[in-house]
Amino acid sequence: MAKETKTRKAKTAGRRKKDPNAPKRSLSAYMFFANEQRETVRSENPGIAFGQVGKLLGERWKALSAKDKIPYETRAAQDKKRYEDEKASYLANGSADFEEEEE
DNA sequence: ACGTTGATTGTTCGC
DNA sequence: GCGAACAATCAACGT
Repeated sequence: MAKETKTRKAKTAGRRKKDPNAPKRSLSAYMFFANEQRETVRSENPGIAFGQVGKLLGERWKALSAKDKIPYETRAAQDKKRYEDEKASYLANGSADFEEEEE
């Protein structure tokens, strides 16, 4: 399987890119985890380079127990809900007969 | 219905 | 401002 690990861009057909409101996505647990760890990791490793932090961060992330990730997963789930709202509006407008541009 | 894929999210650092 | 490793994600499309 080819898993592109570098800014995977549209290529096949570009599906969601056609979204009128484009409700983006939500953050992942890692995003929240990074938000907290970034301070800790950098604090523990003064002058650490992104390459090291990034990798170290990933390792630490998995080093956590499922329950340890809870707070992050919880936030992720919350953010997802935020996305749901966007999607809701996006669908609402998309399903609506009239397309209005809020301006 | 199930599977694949693509798009996105945020951090750090350098230039 | 963006790109790239790091991980998650997950929703829509495809078959």
